[in-house]
Amino acid sequence: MLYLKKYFTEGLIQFTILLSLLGVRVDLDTYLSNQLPPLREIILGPSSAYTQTQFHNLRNTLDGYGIHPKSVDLDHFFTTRRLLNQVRQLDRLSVPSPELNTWLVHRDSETVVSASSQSSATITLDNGAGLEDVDSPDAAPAMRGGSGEPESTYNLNAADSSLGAVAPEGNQEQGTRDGNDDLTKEDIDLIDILWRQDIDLGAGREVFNYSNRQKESEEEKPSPQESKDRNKEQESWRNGVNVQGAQPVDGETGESIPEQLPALGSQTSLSLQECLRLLEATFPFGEESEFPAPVVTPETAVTTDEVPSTSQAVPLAPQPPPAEPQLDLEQQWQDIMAIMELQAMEVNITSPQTDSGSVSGTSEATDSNSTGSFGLAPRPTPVNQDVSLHQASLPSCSQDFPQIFGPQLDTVSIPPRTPMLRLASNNSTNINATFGATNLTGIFLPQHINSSSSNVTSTPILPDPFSTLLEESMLDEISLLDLAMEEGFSQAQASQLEDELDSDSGLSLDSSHSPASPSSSETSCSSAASSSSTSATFSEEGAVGYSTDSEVTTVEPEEGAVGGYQPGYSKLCRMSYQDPSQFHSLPQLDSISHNHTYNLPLSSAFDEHPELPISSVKKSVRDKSSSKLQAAHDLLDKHASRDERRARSMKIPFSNEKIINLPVEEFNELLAKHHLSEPQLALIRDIRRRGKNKMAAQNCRKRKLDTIINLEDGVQDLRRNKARLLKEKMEFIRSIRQMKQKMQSLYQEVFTQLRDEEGRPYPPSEYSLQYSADGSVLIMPRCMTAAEQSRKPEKKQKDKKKSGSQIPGFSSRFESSRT
DNA sequence: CGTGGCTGTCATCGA
DNA sequence: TTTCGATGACAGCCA
Repeated sequence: MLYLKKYFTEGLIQFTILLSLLGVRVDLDTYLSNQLPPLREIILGPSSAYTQTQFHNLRNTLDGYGIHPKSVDLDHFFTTRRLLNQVRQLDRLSVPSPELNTWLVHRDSETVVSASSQSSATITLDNGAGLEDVDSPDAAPAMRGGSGEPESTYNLNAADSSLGAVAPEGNQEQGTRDGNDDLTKEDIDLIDILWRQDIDLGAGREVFNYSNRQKESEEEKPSPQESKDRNKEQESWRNGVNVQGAQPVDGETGESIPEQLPALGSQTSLSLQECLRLLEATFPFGEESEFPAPVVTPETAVTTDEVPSTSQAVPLAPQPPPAEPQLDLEQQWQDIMAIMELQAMEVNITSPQTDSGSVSGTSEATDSNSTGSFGLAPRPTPVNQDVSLHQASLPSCSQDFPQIFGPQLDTVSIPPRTPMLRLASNNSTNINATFGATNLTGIFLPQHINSSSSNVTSTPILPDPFSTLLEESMLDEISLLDLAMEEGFSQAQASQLEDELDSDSGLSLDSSHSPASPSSSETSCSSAASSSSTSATFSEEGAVGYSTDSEVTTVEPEEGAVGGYQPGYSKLCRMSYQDPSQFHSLPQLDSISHNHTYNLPLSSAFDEHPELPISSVKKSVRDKSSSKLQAAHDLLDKHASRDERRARSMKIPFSNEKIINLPVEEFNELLAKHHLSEPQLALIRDIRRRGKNKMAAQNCRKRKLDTIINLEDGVQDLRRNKARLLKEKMEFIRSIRQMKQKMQSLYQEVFTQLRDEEGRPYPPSEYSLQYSADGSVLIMPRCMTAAEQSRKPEKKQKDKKKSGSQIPGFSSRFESSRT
């Protein structure tokens, strides 16, 4: 058994890695391409794509209604197909759990209302996520019908998105199960229409392959109009068939949920071998983990739900006493909270600041206390849309989502500051949500419980078959994974969050930046601007400074200086590259905000030598400020630099500019030419030294400023990068969570459909699916699992801790069941 | 009148 | 050794 466990664990790790890889790709898309597509995919995309594909598949398989919608064969067929699709979908990143959808459907009456109302925020998430797909707005109304707000979409979308992969399957499921009863001709017609639309769009049959389809949908987005229409149709279809639950009450599918369980139980659809095969196919790595049965969740939700949904209550066959589930949920929730504590700590820290985040967090806590199921719900967040959590969670989801996604979008388009903050909040919320979901036993445990309840149909209190594995493999590994991820997160993200928070507070670099950054940027800009203005003035000054005298001397020097001067000028230009005129000509440079005023003194030199290319530009500048210059000159005369005055007093025959800017050789020649006294020579040397040093000082200061600005920019870039990476991380986590959910559901489903020789279902409490070393799947009695567990006391304890002794967590539950 | 920013200047270091 | 640039430190000016 240990070996088996190890095997599973490794498999899980591989699976996780695979998911991560997949997720990475998606993120890249998101960020590289508009950022929207990926998110959209995650949230809405998959579902739509799946749905279509499903339709096509359905149609193809049905081949013109070859099978009667209500025929048992059809049901079986759909089930099988669905499972296969699910297995196939495993490769895909976005794999929302389909079953969840079904459950959601049930909640319609209750959940829908709350969801729609609450979900408005949630919807925002979708849209906010920047996933403002054409779908979302349409979908929302279509789905909810009630809340016209695009935001409201989330519930459905969330379900879809989260269940994205599921959606199609879910549809199928419904088609198969409910479809038997509910798949009316209308639906089929609708499907047909959709299918034709696809064809019209140029999609071949092959396109209808799920994978192909999905890709296509992702890559080539149909014209908004078409997509909208299609989406609408799909949505409507979903509402009718799949999501009936979403809609308050779908006349057709109203009962879908309840039916499901019975259907599963009744149908012997898949033989044990088939199931095993499916499982194997699904998890080739052989890793197996327990998958709490998410499907059952609705019941718990129902029990917890304040408003009893008739549809819910009715449909579920053997429901465990409501009280128990609640307790379990509460405990589980608490446990989850405890487990997540570390993770949450990091994230939560930030959450408080975030509006919704804080709210959600608090609400969660309170919720958990007051209502177990509700407590769970909040955590689940977007992905968790899982059934059980749904109703309760919807509100929370709505809250969380908006923040998460809306902000992200904002970040994209919004200026760094606000966006950043938002991101932080988002991230925090996301993290919470994500981790909550991920770590969350919330996902597993609740579902598990729910599943148990639902499974109860066959077996009252279900210790999950894989509870052991779940606990150890899934839970552990997942949690570990999450923890690991969070570690990264904790460091990077936490720091980010802190930073962001700080930024909010204005303490962080950014803060310095934000408060100061504007200033810095402004300074830069101003410097640039000022440089221009300054340049004008400065040039005057510069000219004045060194040429005021030169006004007199200027003319003289010009003649002699020209020859040697140019090189000097060019040299200076090269070195200082501070010609303001150039900057004027290059507006983009302004943005760079380099202060090039420092060398302005050179400008005076240029004035002397119009032939220089720059001189022309200068001239223009000068013309503009000619009057100014004139005044400036006057002032300059008055305020002529000390050196100039000294030079004048000493009757130095050439301008200070020459003295300063001439190359050494020419300068020496110049000195040689004129027979100057020692004091004059000394003064000239001092003037040259000071002048050079002055320019050097200017350059130095300019460099300092540039360096500071660059550093600030770098910090900003890094921050943006960090935010992006965090966002990506969140996406990955979400994807992983979805995959987990899917795995759970698959496991649950397979197990549910297993029958012994006598056609009786295997009670999950007594049996669990185990993977053997050779890759085969076995149904193991619980006791064996327990024995195996006993071998790993440490893990067990750990699990216990996580799940909570009281909570009907896997381990605890199993133990109880065993005992 | 105090303060902060800008500028010029000096001293120094290193190439 | 000289030259030159860079830079820290200081002081003056100005808004």
